Amino acid sequence: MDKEMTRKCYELAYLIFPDVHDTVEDLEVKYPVRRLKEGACVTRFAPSPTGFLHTGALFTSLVNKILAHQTGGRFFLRIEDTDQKREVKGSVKLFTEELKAFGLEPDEGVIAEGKEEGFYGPYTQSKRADIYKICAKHLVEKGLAYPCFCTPEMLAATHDAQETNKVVPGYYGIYAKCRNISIDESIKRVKSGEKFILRFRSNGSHLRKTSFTDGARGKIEIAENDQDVVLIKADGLPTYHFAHVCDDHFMRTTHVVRGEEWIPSTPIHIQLFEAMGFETPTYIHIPLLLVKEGNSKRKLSKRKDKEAAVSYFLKSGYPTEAVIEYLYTILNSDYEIWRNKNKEASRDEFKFKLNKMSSAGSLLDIAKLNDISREIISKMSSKEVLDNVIKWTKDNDETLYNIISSDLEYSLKVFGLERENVKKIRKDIIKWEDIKDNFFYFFDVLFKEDVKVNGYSFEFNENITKDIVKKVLEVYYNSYNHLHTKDEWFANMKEQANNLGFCTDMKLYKQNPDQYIGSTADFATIIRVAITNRKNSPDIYQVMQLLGEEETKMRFKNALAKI
RNA sequence: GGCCCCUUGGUCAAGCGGUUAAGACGCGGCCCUCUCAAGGCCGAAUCAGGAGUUCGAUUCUCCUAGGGGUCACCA
Repeated sequence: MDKEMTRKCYELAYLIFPDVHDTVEDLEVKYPVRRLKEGACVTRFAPSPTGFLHTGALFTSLVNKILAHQTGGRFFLRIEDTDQKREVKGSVKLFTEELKAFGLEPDEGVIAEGKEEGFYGPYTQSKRADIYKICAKHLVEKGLAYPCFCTPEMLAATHDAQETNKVVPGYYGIYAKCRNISIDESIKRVKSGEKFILRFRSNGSHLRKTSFTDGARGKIEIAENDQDVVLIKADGLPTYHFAHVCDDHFMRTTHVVRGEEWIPSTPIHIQLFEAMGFETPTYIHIPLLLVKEGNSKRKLSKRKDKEAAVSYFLKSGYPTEAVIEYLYTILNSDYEIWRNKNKEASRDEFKFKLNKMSSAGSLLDIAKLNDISREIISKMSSKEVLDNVIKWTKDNDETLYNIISSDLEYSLKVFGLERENVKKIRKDIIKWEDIKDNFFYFFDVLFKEDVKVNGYSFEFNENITKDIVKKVLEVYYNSYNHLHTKDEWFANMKEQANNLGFCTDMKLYKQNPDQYIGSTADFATIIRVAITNRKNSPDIYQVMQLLGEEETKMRFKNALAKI
């Protein structure tokens, strides 16, 4: 650019931004490079406040946080609210609370609704208009940005024409009408008050290739950007592309971890960084979380998949620990191997490696999550289970909460069943949502309700008729002694079973099932149904001991009355 | 459609020029057992296809196919 041209660019920049006096250099001083140890990564999670936290976003946050923390860096949260039309109130509160629930709270940035921490703020884009203006002005001065007077209608018409003519759509080259307006005319039109937006003057060509080294995938070669993308919209706020460049530079982000859907726009970002004279951060594009649909996979969809929202896992009562553990298994391909060798170790001891990150999208495998969750809950103490149940029911099932919290001592015993000091710990709770179905019969109110709604499930094979059921219950009830030890109890049950013609030797029974009414197992099941109204339950002796003599006997009586 | 990314069992995946191609979830069977949940043992199941390079390709290269993503004054 010659001197005259430079002067005119400055004039245009001044016209567009008459109130902007600070310069990019001032910002460099205000937001200095962070003093961190060599190799420390500064990362961020930058969601748009559109109402709910996506499970994929949780995954992204996880990678960001691990990367920062394993290198002694910083992880911050920035809210990208430059699209005011899409903004949903309450999002920030939800995001920060949900991130916290999963242990992914940021070190810096937006830490709660209306609350920010850190020296590189504001961390909410709508509050950073001044910064974007300074940067935009800088580009206008250098002739790298220009006002575009095209209306949305004109752009749409161009777009349609391009599609019918089968040329690459967009605002570039000869289609970029305002790019070629002389600077004198631009100045004149701006002066006259004509409406405009600000566009980038790209020097790229889609015929040329550019490349960048992705932190996880290695070299990615892609056509240069030749689109004169919008920098500042009609509402005065920047587009994502421009905000990303300004923010991540002045927040001193070193590593941008984002979903792979961003790969195609990376050339724009690189060009913008270069135009601004900023150092480009390292980009790390992580795989998408997919879901199976028919025979193919697709991106988790907010509308179709309940698992797409992080809140689903919280509402179902998955321990957040389990969700994170699951995410680790798809995050780093050798995590499971490490975990199997280090069963008790903290996840923080696992050495996360970018190059061990899978590049292919992963199917969200609920069965696997369930298994992990079940395992984690099985390792909890009775007290931990009770605390979790109390916490979850309080938020999600008030009736259950009231029942369980009315006698905490008893509830503690209920959740401690086959849990502590036993050889084999029960593994039948996957998520807190399950506890009502699994434990209802320990609570009289719930048990009665179940019987009332569903009736007793005294249906067996044709050998075991209603009369036999009745007989079994009568005989057993008369012989029942609550003071029996487990062995005595079992001996008695076998004796009663034998007296009524049930086979007490499973091997014998299996050889000739027709010679008996049933087996001890069948006998026990009848008792089990009377006590729990379920054909399956934990050790029935322990259940009866927990219920107490009075309640146990009452249940036999009630069952007998209802057959 | 252009461009980009991806491709080992149903799923997550180990592998990084020579392996009987790990492991986990899920599934099936057997054992244990008062039922279930577990637990133990066993089993079925994978290198998308085709060319090359090589003595030898799951591994390297290219092509094809399939899947996904992206092409806004949305992020």
